[in-house]
Amino acid sequence: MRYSHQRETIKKVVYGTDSHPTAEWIFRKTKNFIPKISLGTVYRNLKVLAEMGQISVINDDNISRYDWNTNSHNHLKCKQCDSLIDIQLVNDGLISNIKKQFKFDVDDVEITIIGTCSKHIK
Amino acid sequence: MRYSHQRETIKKVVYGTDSHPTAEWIFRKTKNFIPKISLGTVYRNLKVLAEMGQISVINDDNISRYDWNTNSHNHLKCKQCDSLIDIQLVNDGLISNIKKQFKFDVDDVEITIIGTCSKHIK
DNA sequence: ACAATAACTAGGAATTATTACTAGATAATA
DNA sequence: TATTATCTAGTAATAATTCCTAGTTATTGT
Repeated sequence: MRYSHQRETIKKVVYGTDSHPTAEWIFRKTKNFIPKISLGTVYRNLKVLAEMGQISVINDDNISRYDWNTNSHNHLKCKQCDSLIDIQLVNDGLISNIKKQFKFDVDDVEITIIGTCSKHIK
Repeated sequence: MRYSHQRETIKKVVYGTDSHPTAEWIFRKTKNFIPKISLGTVYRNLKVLAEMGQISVINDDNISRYDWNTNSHNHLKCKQCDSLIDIQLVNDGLISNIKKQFKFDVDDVEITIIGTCSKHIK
């Protein structure tokens, strides 16, 4: 893996937001630093960054969003504004229970709470 | 909403499997009954069936899969064979906790356990 | 039973998100 | 500084899904 200015810039952009941005958003932001960067480069580097475990990928309504937070965590998803908010739920025992109950080797537990965030509760 | 043979057949196909099929799979199956059905018709009707609450949509790795089970439930997802298995986890108190802790109105809790199913544990 | 009509379909074009390809550019190395 | 393997920009290709339209069909009132 060779150093690349493009990749480092993309990484900084992802690390600079909590908004769980899309590839398109990251592309536009990165253009501010590297005007001639191409969308393909953004996609390719997001993929390698994810493979290296430096960012994580969230699957939201059939489009990929990216997150600097690679620790296992959960999300609140607001239906009104489409925002994703990081939360940390404790699921003590869940993993070992599932292993026993279903003979299923757990790698990760994805929990997304769908609803309405405080900004949009009337 | 008018009766349509196509929609009823699509619905029966979805209700006839536990495999959480894709639109493409449903299209191929439905063709056995209505050879001239078009993929657009399948997509359109899956969407209206979901809007009517008669099926649910699962977002899996950026493609939509469909489920006759509209009750809130959870999934085990096997990395090896891509299968989704229905499970029912109890999350007592989780919803009310989240409401208090984050001022967030919860509609649904999506939990997917990623890992390896019994068939593929060596 | 029949006509009127609003909703539905097939087929294909369009759109969106993403990946693949390739000639030229660039970081690493000796 | 020459070599070379990896990377990029630009563009073409692909995949999933939605949109569009002329023709078809279920429904309703007569």
